[in-house]
Amino acid sequence: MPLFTSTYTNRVDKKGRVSVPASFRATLPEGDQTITVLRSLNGAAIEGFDAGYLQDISEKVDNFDLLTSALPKQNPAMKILRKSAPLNIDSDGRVVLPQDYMAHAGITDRAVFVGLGRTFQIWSPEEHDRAMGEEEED
Amino acid sequence: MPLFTSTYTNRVDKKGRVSVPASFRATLPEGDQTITVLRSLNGAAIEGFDAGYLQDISEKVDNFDLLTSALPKQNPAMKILRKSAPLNIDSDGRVVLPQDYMAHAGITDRAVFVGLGRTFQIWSPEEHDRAMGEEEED
DNA sequence: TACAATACCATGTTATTCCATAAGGGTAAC
DNA sequence: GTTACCCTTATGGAATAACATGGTATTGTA
Repeated sequence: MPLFTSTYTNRVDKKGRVSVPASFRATLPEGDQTITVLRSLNGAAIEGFDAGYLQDISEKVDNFDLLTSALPKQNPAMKILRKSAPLNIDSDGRVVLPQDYMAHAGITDRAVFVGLGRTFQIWSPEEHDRAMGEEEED
Repeated sequence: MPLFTSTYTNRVDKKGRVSVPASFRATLPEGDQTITVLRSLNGAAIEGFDAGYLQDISEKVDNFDLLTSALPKQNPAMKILRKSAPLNIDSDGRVVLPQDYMAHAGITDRAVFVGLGRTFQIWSPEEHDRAMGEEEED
């Protein structure tokens, strides 16, 4: 099962702990017990993916340009690399969401995981309803 | 037998379990013991297909664009991915339909499987009669 | 020492697996 | 041509495992 699919809502406790949906864990590469998260560049959401995907993004950065130009070029791939953080999945299948990530997405006690194939998103229920409701009722 | 064809009505128990018609199972790729279901974007039905079909859809999503574009583009492929779920076929040839999928289609204790070639649909008997009755009496 | 972060444990609920049965179709033997 | 048998299919129930979740202990750190 190589794709993140479907939508799940899980609880977030006071410490920011939340279960990664089991089917998402199953799509991670064998032996990869981490997810990488990113405060979305577009809206009140957290983007998520596996380490291999971040590797692909990093290949979009021309490191030679970076070393030789006076200022770091702010291309999108570099932005993603700067703002991404790897999260450990504990033995119970949970991660702890950093405070600033939760604040960015407006998450308090519930998190909505949205599978989008190669990547996924994490929303607060309210922001999720708003974003998805703009086009349709789910 | 490479195509989903014909129409079957099977029972759904309290847990949402239902037998996938044997002829549908036979059209799945060798060794693929899953079907992928989708809350239809058009009406009160569930769409079904094999994993390879969803893979094709996923490749229509450029996830890098998704991370960097100004607004999350809710293109059709993304809608399909987040509303899709892979279902395991157990050793008895059954799947369990998730609650929200059953609710979307108005399914309670019976499910109508309709073969449509590369894909199939799952209806409640009532909705199926209504939808088909609009054009003809079967 | 106090605090925060991490690892460990415990439990109720939900989902999955396993077993049993009945009905139907097809085949082979008579 | 008819009967007996086997195998697949659909279906119900019960045992088992997995999951999500809350809590406690332990580690590291300021």
